[in-house]
Amino acid sequence: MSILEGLNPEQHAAVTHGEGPLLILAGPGSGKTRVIAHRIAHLIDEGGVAPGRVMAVTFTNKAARELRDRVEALLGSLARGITLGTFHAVCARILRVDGEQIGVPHAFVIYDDSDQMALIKRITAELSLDPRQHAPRAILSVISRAKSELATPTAFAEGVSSYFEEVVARVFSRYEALLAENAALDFDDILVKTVTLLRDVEAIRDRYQERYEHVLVDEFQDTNVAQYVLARLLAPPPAANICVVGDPDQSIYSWRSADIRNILNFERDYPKTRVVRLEQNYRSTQTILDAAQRIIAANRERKEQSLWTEKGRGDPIVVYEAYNEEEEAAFVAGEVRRMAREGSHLGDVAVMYRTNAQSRALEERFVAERLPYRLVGGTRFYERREIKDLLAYLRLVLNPFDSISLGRVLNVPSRRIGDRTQQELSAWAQSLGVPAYTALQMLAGSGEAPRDSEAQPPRLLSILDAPVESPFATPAKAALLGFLSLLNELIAEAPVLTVSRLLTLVIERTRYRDYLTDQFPVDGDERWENVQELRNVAAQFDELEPEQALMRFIEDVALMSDTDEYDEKIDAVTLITLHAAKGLEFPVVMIVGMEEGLLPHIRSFDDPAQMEEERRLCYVGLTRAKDRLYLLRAFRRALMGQGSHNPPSRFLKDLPPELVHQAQQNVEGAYRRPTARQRQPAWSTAASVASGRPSEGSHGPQAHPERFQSSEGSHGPQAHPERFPSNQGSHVPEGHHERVWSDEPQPRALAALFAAGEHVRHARFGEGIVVTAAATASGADQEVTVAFKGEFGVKKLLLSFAPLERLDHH
DNA sequence: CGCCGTACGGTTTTT
DNA sequence: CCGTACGGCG
Repeated sequence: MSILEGLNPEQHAAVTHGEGPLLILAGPGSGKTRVIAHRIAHLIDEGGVAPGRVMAVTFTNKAARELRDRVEALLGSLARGITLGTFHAVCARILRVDGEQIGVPHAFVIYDDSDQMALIKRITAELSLDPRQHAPRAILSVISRAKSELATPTAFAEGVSSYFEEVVARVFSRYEALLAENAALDFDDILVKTVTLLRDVEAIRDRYQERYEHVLVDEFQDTNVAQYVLARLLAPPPAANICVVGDPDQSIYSWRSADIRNILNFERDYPKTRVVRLEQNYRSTQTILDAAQRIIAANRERKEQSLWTEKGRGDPIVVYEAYNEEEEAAFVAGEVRRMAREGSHLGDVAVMYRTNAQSRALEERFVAERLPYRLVGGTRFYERREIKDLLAYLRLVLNPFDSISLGRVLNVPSRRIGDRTQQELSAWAQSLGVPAYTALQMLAGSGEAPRDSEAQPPRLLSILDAPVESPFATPAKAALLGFLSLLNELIAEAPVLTVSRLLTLVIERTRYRDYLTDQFPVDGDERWENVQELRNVAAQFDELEPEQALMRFIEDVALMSDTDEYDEKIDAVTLITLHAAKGLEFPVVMIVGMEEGLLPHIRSFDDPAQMEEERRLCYVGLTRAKDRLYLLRAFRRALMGQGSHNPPSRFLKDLPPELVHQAQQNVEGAYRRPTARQRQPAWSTAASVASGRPSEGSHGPQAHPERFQSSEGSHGPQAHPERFPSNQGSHVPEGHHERVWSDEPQPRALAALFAAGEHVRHARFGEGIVVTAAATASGADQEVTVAFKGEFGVKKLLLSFAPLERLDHH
């Protein structure tokens, strides 16, 4: 097959552009992955470029696999020589080879989000910061952004402009020191250290610049500063062969420090850039495209882009207003069933949502109906407790200085090393200025050191031989030494074991299976299955030499989200967040939760830039659909246990009516009332006459005939008494009857609105003054910021939650 | 001092 | 609803 066959003129230009910088502005569904693949193939096949001299960087591992598959289809095994992967994967590989030149430990471990949080929490405790005032999550986010912009703690400290940033600067500096002590890199480090390496070590920079004749970057709108600097180091301006592909309208990762300015700066940094626009859409119907463009057109910060298709109008967009999230899920399931009956595959359908929590209602319905589904994201395999525990043991074998992993498994399974002893250990280690592992060795004294010189555990200092005063009581000391000798045994055995054998050894020595059965009587078996699955994954590395294998296994696990990993062969409906759906396409897309507060998310309300990003996110969702698009919203929705009512999304209002079909309830999706176990509204006693449990098949459209005459506002608590029969037949545990549930915002919230300047009293926080008071999206509640006297300071409170009363003020 | 139960507070998106 | 914080018990 010819590489240039079947390309349209725009695509042809992008594929055949030879030397020099190239910017491809690729609209959704414009065949951009195909263009990149063909461009690579063309360079190699026609331009005589050696595969080893091409680097292609993608955003996800999945995209990397897809690209490799496409290139392989064009070039065969030649494609194997190409350097192809995510920025993080490519950089990690570079650091393993050359990182030691700038002091990166060869056996570094990678800290993920939860490891970072653990580190930050340890530091805030060390500095005795109040987590209420200085939320670890907020601190980490500032640090991460600073790092992605290549700031050092010193540089950051010089630029602080608030007390909070001052605090962050102190944490930042300690954070970096601890990462170094633990021989760990966080996600940002993987990029930052590679930048440092290429920037500071000329010989290495020259080597990589020479090696990579062509650099390609996909999803360029979502790169951060470090990534762009890295790309420039590999392909220096003004004339290098760099090809970046992106779409500013699909930039949805600014919260992860993606910097949309990169795409704007590109033409400035590479003045000879050739710009190619791919505007023909091969994916969606004209109707879907029109709707998407109408939504994105409302953004002010954007360049005009006009998409077109030859695909024809297709079906109208189906808009459906469900009563609540359960009925929303029921409608989804009903439509899926109907389509399946009409010959569609379940795999053709994706259900998309803004937040992971929204998958719950869908899953429950799918399980109840025995509809196969595939949940992308959610609690990821590698985030499961049992998996993290065992990986922590393996990480310790590779790098015992990793004190986060050490802290994780020091008492798992229980060795009777409690909080007190653990705190004592880290304080003691800190006072000695050594990692926890070294402190343990010192505790053991020189007699503990293994005889086998080849398998000697790493040592930092020669102080080990000196006698030490430790703060531990005898039982605590014995327990700690027990752990140390276990760890040293694992370290000693590791060099001659495959990864899967090592894992087995860990499981045996820790009696991990017994631990699971004892501690998790309900789901212990399921957890054990996960452990076995982990062993299967580990076995894939058994061919390699042991140290390499262990390193690669742990690294792959850290850099691979299993969003990338799902099995596409099973015919199942895909449940996925809008973010994770980027780059994918489906014949049928159903977006649920088209509501103010959800999409756009409430956190974007006070920032126009963030609001524009929500709009782009919505645009990304719409443009995933090839043939049919459903937009759903629920009239009521339980969010975090509280009932709430969200108005329809502003994005729905942007849709031209002629593109939309307002759906009525489908028969299959007929709403079944909540089961007795579910929450019971406050007025249920008044409605307890309602019929009992719906028998199978008794459901139907008649269940609530009067709904939705008007979509807004008129529904009081009594509007649907029949759908909330009493919890007849259910068992309400003693003591629970006092609890009043309501699906409505509390009336008292409406009765007691506050205004700025008023004096108030909170049951716990005492007296204070209202700083700001703003209605929430629903209008039925208020978010009040109060400055309290005394140690509590400024707090944001939701009126419907907070026991807040007005004080008379003179 | 460690473990287990209950209360409480926070709540987006992920390489 | 879920994970963390705290308090009582062994």
